[in-house]
Amino acid sequence: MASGDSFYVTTPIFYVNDVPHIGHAYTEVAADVLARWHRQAGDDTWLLTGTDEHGEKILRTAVANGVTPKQWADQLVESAWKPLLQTVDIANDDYIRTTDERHEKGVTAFIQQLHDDGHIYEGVYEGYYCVGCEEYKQLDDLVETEAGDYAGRKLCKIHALPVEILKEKNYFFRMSGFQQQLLDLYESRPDFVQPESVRNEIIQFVKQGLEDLSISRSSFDWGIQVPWDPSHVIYVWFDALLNYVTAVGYGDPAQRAEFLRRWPATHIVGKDIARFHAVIWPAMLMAAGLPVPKRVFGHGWLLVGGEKMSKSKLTGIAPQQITEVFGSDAFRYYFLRAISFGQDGSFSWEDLSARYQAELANGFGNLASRVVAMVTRYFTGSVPAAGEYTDAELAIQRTVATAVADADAAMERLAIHEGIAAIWTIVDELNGYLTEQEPWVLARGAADDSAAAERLGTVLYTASEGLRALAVLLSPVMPKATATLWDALGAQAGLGALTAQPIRAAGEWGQLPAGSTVTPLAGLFPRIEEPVSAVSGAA
RNA sequence: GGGGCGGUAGCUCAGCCGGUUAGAGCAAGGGACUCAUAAUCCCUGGGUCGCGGGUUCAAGUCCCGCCCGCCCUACCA
Repeated sequence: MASGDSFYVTTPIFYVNDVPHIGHAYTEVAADVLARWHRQAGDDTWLLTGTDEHGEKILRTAVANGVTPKQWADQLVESAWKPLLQTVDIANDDYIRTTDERHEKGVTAFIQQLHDDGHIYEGVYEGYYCVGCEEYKQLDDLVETEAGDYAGRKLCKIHALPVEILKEKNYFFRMSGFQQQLLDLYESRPDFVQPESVRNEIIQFVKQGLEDLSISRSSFDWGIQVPWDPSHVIYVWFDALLNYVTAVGYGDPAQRAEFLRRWPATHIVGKDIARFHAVIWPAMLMAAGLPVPKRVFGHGWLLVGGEKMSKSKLTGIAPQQITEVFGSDAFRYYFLRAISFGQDGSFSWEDLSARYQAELANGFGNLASRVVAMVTRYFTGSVPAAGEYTDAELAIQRTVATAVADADAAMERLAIHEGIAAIWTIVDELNGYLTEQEPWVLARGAADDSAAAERLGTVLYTASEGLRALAVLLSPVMPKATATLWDALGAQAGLGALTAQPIRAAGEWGQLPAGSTVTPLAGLFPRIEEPVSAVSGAA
């Protein structure tokens, strides 16, 4: 994309009643890396995340805990959700809560407009209702019995009691009318829903036929009121999806310019909720005459032991369990590098530990250590000037330039794993380059051989400049370690802040000034001595 | 039932519109080197590409059938 364009990226707003696990953190990290990449590229970047706080479940748990739903949500936001962002180092520009006044106003304006324009009508919702659960059930949640007192009737799986057929007055959104427009959208913009597998699912789903969507509830009151009928609150999904526009000013005349500047967004979501984002949401926007999202990307799930991670199966893992041992940078790197973004990925402590050791500690971290140590030892900490470049140096320069172009192209396609892999070619090439050039051998002869001395300078400048490029390129992925490296390289003095380095220009050779003062570097990624089994017990 | 995705070296995975002896990383074995976080670099081993048919000069890569796994099939976020 052209530098300076708007890049508005969102995570889902997470249901505040959930307990944050690495799946939530994975989504956050992916969106954050994309945001940091674009921000550093000079694009007009905005990262939004937040929490979804309405609905019957939250009302119930709040009541059960003797507090109001708002108090309940407040407490969870502060104790669980905002801390999650700290844990994995998210640099979000905004945090929206569906209980924010700006959101409620925007939602109210939106639904009123749809109502005024005839997209909403009053209808009757008919469903199976379990008195024990106090909620409507889908057929999947019911079981039919052959024998016994309830033979032939549908029973609630939880209570094993017959469900009733209840009818309720509801307001409906005429979603069925948008079926063809949606199909046209998927057809004309093949990258609207990604990846391909999710797109196929969505298209198939829509082709089966869309029904109108019930968008109000009257059996409880924790939600945003339907403006023309206060006895109803707006269905949570309809409410929640609108966060993406209300956060950037939809519905507030004073924020009109801001809205036009940001929208439309790139939505990063788990594939399980891709349908809400790729079907219901664009239909809502079409009805309101607003542009549909730029993209909806449904990423895969994290599998633990081959199964979807779940709390009930005790495979749920809290992000802190990982960051406490390996740090937030390693968390970010691992999940985005080891898993093809868009596919399901297997998580294991063994794999995490192995990659940390091989790629971060021995690969990148050790490369930084050896270069800094040699500049310190052979040039008393002052980055030497390069002499004449040979083919070996030119090859490194090409590697860096190619890596930048490839990584940027990959990030643009949301292929984050490929982007990181492209950057990593620099780590691998530099380690090989050093082994081949043997600067430690050149150093022995440098005292009485000016050619060797110049050559040593060229080699170490090349390595240092390569590290400079790595710091810039990896800053979105590993903000902390790269900041440490930036300091160690003494790059700040000549180049300014790391996050101010234009990322698409990171491949231009020769940016690190000779004479920059290198300072000793403690290991970027210290070896983890703790045996893997000790931490795996926590899973 | 209908539909989607996947089943490739011990492990995790690449293999785009079919085309030379099927690749990478890790793990394993051997060697080199010592600046570095006992690290780095080089070499090697190892695969009936789920199974069975078919199309083709040529199939992991297209078609059909089958087996296995995960998922979707709307109002739980």
